[in-house]
Amino acid sequence: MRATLSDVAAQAGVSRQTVSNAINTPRIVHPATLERVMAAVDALGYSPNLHARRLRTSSARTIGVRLEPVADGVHGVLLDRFLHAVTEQAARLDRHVLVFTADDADDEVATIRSLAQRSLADAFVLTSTDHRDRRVDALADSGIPFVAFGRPWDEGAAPHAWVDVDGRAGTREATEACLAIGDRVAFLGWPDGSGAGDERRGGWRDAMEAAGMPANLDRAVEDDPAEAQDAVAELLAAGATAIVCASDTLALGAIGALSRADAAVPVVGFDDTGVAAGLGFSSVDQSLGDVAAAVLGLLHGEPDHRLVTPRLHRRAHPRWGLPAQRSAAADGKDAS
Amino acid sequence: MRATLSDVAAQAGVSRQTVSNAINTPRIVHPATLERVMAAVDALGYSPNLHARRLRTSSARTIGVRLEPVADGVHGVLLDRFLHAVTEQAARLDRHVLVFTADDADDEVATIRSLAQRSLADAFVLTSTDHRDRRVDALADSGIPFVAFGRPWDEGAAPHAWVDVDGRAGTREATEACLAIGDRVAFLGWPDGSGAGDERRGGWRDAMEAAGMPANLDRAVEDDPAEAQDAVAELLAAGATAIVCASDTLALGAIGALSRADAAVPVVGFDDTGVAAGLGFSSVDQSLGDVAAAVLGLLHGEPDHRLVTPRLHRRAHPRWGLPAQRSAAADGKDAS
DNA sequence: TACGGTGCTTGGAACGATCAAATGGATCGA
DNA sequence: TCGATCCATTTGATCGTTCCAAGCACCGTA
Repeated sequence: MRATLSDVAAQAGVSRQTVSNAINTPRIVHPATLERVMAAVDALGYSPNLHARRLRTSSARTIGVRLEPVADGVHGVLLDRFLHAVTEQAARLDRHVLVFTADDADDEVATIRSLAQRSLADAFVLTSTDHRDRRVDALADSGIPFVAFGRPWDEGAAPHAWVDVDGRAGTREATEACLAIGDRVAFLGWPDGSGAGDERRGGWRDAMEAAGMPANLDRAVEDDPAEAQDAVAELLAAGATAIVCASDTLALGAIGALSRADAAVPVVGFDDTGVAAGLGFSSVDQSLGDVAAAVLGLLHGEPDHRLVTPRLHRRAHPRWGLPAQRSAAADGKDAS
Repeated sequence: MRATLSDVAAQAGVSRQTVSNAINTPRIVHPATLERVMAAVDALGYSPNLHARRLRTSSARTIGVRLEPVADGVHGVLLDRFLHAVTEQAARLDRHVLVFTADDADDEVATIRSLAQRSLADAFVLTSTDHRDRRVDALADSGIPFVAFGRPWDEGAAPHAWVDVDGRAGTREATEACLAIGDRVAFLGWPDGSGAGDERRGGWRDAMEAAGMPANLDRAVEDDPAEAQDAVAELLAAGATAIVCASDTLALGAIGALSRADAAVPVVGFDDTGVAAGLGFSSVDQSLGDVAAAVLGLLHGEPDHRLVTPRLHRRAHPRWGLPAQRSAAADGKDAS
């Protein structure tokens, strides 16, 4: 049987409560006693019974995260990595992670309410927040602690904690890296209206203007490799010598267009998924570890926010013949 | 405040224990009383305090699942989908899912032991089991309930519950579908020695031999699109008119080779990941929902096993010009 | 000497459920 | 009529922790 507080207390010759204090509020117990108690804890291999603690305190020190239905693979991988990072950070803070599924936003809110009320989880992470996200208001009203991964795209939203990746900075770095070696950098993104997409386009535009280059090679398509392929063919015809994309999915299509045209043009994706690793093109890495750490940091404080700067993962692949890419990698950080 | 057992008992005019029985062992309470109790439960919106229950019973009705580090994206997506399916099935059985990370197999075993001993989770799912998997023996020795996703590839392993996908049946179906329309079906797989890879190659060989075709167009490369591309170029040169692959990653490379060669040859992948959806090639779907259901079914029974038959997800994509693919889709299920 | 304060420790109660044993009736055969 | 058996329900104890109010030394000050 596992040792209990009383066992440790007996071993150390003190009361239960003193052991409890030694563990939870060490500063209020006498140093000598503390040492004796800790010795007993080690000797018995004691670790507190979390169920008992949770019953008493009605808090679970557990974070609830919804597993989204994996629609397209690329997005899925991203959230998977995020979940991994959150779980790792949570363990570091002696917290657990409970996952759940939900059919839609309303169902998610209902499930979160249920989990929170039964204190199976006492804080939540919202992913894929979008324009006028009703989950945000619902949870804020209920007073349930949460952090959104994704900035509030409209001003009307209730003030809340959020963390987001600075997509603008990401594409800016990617564009600057291309500018440092090539000249005519094109952007392949999504149609206007998606907050994240507009930000990413903005980063490219910023970098082009800062370099005094015309930001005129620009196409917008749905997040689909086939559409991307056509668009890139046009961009190449228009004289593009480097392609910065809003996602790895688009980059995948771009690579396809290049291989058809036998062109050696650097392509940079976004998200740094397995596709980028597999095909060996550079991609902007969202540094989800940093995001997760920021999320955990905000979970139990005031409504606040963090903007995490992504990093360009420069990659040279011998096969796909992207000399520009290779030299960028060799250059190190002199781009910018 | 939330209603407790005593509240319900008072409302229904019975004792705590009777309410407890009504909820946990309804058959031993008098029908009339049961009805009265349930009415009270509804009226008060009662739901049991799980922490109290867990403290008393020291069981959590929770399944522990390790989040693997996402090395390559394709594999990652697969486990993500599996986790989603497990969580969904678990909810159906009124169970929760706790996730955790671990650095390696030993760390995983240690973490599982810790979670099990503190009864934070009382059953576990092992993923990516491989040859001579030490986790299996360690957990079997400790008497910790678990189900492996992946069959035991060696005979020496301790008897345990497992579920696996019948990869052989999957590539067999894929090959038969290609045979029904093309003639010379090639296989692109992994080097000998990986159990799953050998099975998948076996399915192709089975189908070829059953059709009286020579099974001689066969290449083995690492799971890398670039290598796959070269191999497929050779296969095409050798007269292949259809390519069945052991993974979507390989299929991705195959598609690349086709687009270079401008060949309209059906390619079939394995895992049905986002890449397959994005590029529009057919792929064998592991039906992870079925796998998850099987896993949950085995979690609390005797050591047993299930082999889930995957299904070919036939897909016709207008862009990639794969007429064979398209007609296969139209044929429906006449490809045996 | 008495008194209030501070630092550390203590025992009892409570969190909300289940377990184990006891109770009170009804039914039935001897 | 009595005891045995069964059914439905109740009572008291318990799981292992934290909360709470009180206890006890010891100190400096009046």
